[in-house]
Amino acid sequence: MTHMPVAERRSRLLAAAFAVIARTGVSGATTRAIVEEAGMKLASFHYAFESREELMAELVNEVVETQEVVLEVATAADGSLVGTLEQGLLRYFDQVRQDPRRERAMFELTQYAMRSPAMEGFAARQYERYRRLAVQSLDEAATRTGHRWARPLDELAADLVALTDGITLAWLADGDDGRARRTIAFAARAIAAEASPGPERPATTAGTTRTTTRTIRTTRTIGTRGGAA
Amino acid sequence: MTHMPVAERRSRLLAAAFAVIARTGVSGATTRAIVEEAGMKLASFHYAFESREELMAELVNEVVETQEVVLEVATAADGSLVGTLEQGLLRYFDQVRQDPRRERAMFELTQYAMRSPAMEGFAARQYERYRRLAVQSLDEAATRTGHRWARPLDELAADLVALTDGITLAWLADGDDGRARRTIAFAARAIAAEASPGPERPATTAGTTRTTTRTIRTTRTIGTRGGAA
DNA sequence: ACGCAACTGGGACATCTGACCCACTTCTGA
DNA sequence: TCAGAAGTGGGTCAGATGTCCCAGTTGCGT
Repeated sequence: MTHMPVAERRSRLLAAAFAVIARTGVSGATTRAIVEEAGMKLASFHYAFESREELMAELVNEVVETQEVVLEVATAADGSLVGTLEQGLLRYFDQVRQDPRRERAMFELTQYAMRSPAMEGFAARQYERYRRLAVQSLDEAATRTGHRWARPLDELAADLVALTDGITLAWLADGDDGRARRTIAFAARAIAAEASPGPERPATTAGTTRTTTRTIRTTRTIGTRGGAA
Repeated sequence: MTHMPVAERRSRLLAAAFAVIARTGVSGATTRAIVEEAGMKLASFHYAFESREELMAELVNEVVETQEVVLEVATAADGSLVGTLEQGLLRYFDQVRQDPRRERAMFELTQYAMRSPAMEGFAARQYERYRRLAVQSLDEAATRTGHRWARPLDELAADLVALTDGITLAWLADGDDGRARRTIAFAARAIAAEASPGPERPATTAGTTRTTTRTIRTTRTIGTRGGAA
């Protein structure tokens, strides 16, 4: 392996580790498997990281902060809130379908962190981030379609996260697309029911189906190596 | 260790394995850790099981079939459907709170099975079982409160399972009781919204708050050793 | 009581894994 | 240019882990 600054080496190892985890699970992410994935020698691992645990901690942090969670909100054709929410959820679902192993890896990392005393709080932060993203999407969806959330957005965000988690988990288990889509429709209905037609209709040209894509973070250092199944 | 028929030994080892997994995760469930938990010697392990993998497969099957999932349906004080559903969910949540490690172990086992080619289909069966239980609860709740589900019960069951999964996962991550309860209230509302006041009012003495407890399966061979946290 | 089959105990072995070491090579700054 | 720092490679080590073996012991049917 050619020369390379430590920082670069570290991030390559992190990416490799994520790829290995996606493929074989956390337990399969041995130092040897990771360096092989990265095309390095074992010694380089311990040159870049103090220990495997240090890498795992770093990975877990990286993942929390930089893992791209695309939450796209696109106004539905009919401009309804339900439709808008459903569209958004369907897009999220497409992402999951496109690369299930990434999702699995995320779940595993979360569980791994929950067990490691050193990474206590990681899981909580992870969910907080999910909620923050959900808040933004919900906010946008309501504004876009001229609605008003009847409950604190923070609470609704938690509800939405619970739904997406449940949908994802079930789909990972049985791979039933139809069922997932039906549950998504239900989820959209359920969330939309928590809004009331509000006074804050935005200045939008009626009839125009505007499609704004919101990507919260574009950094994508992790997980780009593991292609779709 | 005293003499003991193989069958007994096997089930003790399975219980021990579940306890270890609950405490330290699947990766910590080494043959040595398991036999220590069971108070046996290592050789007894391979006398009872061909290999660790055989035990894991057996465990996974046992768990699918016998793990007690208590789904209690109690008519709410006000006899409303929402209240009834919320009560049921709160009871489920209490169970999770009482022994979070069991829930974590279940999630881990599911993920483990999803990765093992030999146990393919286990996860799907697991979710099918969850759905079956949900169907029964929903059916009962509707009958009890004189409602009618507006969609196929099977679909609603999937929605309910997704919600409980999401709620459980989030709570395991952040341990926020209040949030969990708020999401439960939302879940109850969302599910109840899928019913319409139906014609099949049961013959119940009005005003009497009957509390029927339905336990689907009482066998509880697994997981009894790991006490609450 | 007694013989045989069921069962147990302790140790052994090959492999895997995280960590480490040290001689060697490559780069960089004076 | 050239010394020292940064980085690399291959081998090694101790501990953990799954599996196996075999001499001993226990219990049951006769």
